[in-house]
Amino acid sequence: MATESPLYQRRRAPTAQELAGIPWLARLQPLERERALDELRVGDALPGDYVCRVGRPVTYWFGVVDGLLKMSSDNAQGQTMTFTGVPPGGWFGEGTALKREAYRYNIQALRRSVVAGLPIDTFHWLLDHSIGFNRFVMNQLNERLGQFIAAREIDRMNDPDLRVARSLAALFNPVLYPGVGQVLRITQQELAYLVGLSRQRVNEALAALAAQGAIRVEYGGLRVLDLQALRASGLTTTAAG
DNA sequence: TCATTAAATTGTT
DNA sequence: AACAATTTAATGA
Repeated sequence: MATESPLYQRRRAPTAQELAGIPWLARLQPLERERALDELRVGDALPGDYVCRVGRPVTYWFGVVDGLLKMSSDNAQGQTMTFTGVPPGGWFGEGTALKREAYRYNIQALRRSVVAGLPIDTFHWLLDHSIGFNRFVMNQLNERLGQFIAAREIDRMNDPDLRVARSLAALFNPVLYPGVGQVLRITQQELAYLVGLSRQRVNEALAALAAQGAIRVEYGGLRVLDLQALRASGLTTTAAG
C-alpha cells in the first residue's frame, strides 16, 4: 500500500551498504560524520509513495539510495508537470531546507526505492560546522542549476529522439547521481513518464541511440557507452568541435 | 540446484 | 491500446 511518506511510516536505521551509497558522508570529519549517522534515517518507498508534497514544511533533506523517484508539480489547471527523475545517489531539497520553507515539489517513487533523510536541524548543523559538507552542497546547487537550464532546452526541443537522449544524459550525471554508474535501472515505461512521451516512442528513440552506439538497451535498464554522444546528440559539429 | 510457473518488461503493430 | 516474445523472479521438489 502506498503511504504518505515512507520516511515516517517505514523508517529504519540504514544498513552499511546503504550508507556506502550516500556520497556526502565521505566528505565529513569523524565527529561530523558521527552526528550525521545518529540522525540519518532511511525508509522503503513503494511505487506511488510520496516522499514529500508541495506546501508541507521541510522536515528532511532527502536522498535516493536505491530505486527511482520523480519530481513534479501540479499547475493551476490541476495538471501534473514532471520536472525530472531522481536516480540513486541524488540528493534534493537543499534549497528549501536552507530557507526552512515549505517543499515546492512533489516527490513520488516510480518504483520500489530506498529513500534517505537527514533531519533539517542536522542539515543546518552540518552547514554550520562542516566545510566538506558545505562544499558538497555548493557543488550540488551549481550542478543542478546547469541541469535545469539544460532541461529548459529539452522542453523546447520537438525531436523525441533528442529529448530522450538529453534526458538520459541528465540521469547519467555522475556529479548529481553518483550512484548510477554505467547502468541506469529504469524501464522504458518509467522513462516515458519522465520524458513525457509514449512508451512506443521511447522504445524507438532508444533503438536509435543504441544504433548510434551511445547506449545499450538492457532488460530493465540502460547502459551508457558514450555519455558525450548522449549530451551532444542533435548538435551540429562545428570546426571548434 | 533444477524445473516449472508467474510476473515484468520489451518489441511490434 | 493490444499483442506476442523475451527476461527475470518466485516457487517448490
